[in-house]
Amino acid sequence: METITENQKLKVAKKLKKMFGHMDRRQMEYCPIRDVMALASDKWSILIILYLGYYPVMRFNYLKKRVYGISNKVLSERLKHLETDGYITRTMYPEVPIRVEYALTEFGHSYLQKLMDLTEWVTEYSEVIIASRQAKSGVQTN
Amino acid sequence: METITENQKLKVAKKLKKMFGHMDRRQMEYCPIRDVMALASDKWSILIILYLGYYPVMRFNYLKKRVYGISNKVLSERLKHLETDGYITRTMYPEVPIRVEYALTEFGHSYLQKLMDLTEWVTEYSEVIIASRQAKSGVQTN
DNA sequence: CGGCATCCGAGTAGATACTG
DNA sequence: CAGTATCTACTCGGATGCCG
Repeated sequence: METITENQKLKVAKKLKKMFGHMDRRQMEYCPIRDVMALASDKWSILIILYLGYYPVMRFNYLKKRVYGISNKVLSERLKHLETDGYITRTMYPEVPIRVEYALTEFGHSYLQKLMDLTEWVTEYSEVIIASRQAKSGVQTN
Repeated sequence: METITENQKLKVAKKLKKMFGHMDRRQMEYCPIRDVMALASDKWSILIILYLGYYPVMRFNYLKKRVYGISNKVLSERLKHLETDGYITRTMYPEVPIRVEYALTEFGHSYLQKLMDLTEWVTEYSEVIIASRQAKSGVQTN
């Protein structure tokens, strides 16, 4: 758990400045990261993507079994979103019992890697979070 | 936009395997990344953290002005959550017009860096997403 | 098998008014 | 100034049933 130098902080601030102009106005209203994160970082999408990273192709009911607790509706919604945004492909085989397979696109794999980075970071720091929560030990609405 | 080799994909799958055991059962039900992302990756929290990365300390109404469109209630909620989980500190100065200052913790800065990484990735790929959306050009509920 | 349509309940966001 | 209280509105998730 390395500490962060003032220098690094300044670097980040500089990057932010570059990214969002002078950041004052409501330019931040459209924020690409917000856009993307909001769409692919909900709890179900993350699991779906992680699973597809492990099992290269998965069918609807497979996913449903694995992604424990998800409903048909939500699974179908998420898959559609993820497909729309290019994270996954959907291949339909018009056989008699129809078969549909989902798989990550290159883009999806790329996202998965970022997700893995985050996962590692989270794993490293999760005790910090847990500890912090317990320290405040208030009623955690979440 | 470098492509991803089969090797890299395998590496990711291996990491996943390590992370989640054999991944079959419902062990995935508790997923640290999911836990953290869900709490700190909503649209408001992201903005708050980005702003605090740029302005080292901010007061409530400053934040409210900057984080365009957020309501008192939600801002207060988010700040409380972020504080509970250790992303930010809250310092109160019991002066006559009371003053409260928010700032990132070391942990918060660390998260911000990850967020920046993601931002860069998103920026790099955002055209891909937009293009993909338009290609499907269906009614985008989101 | 792989969904979509429908309905319902719970939680969340937003606006406004008010307080220490 | 920095929130809390309250109320409403709306979205979202879950369950069920149906269809190609």
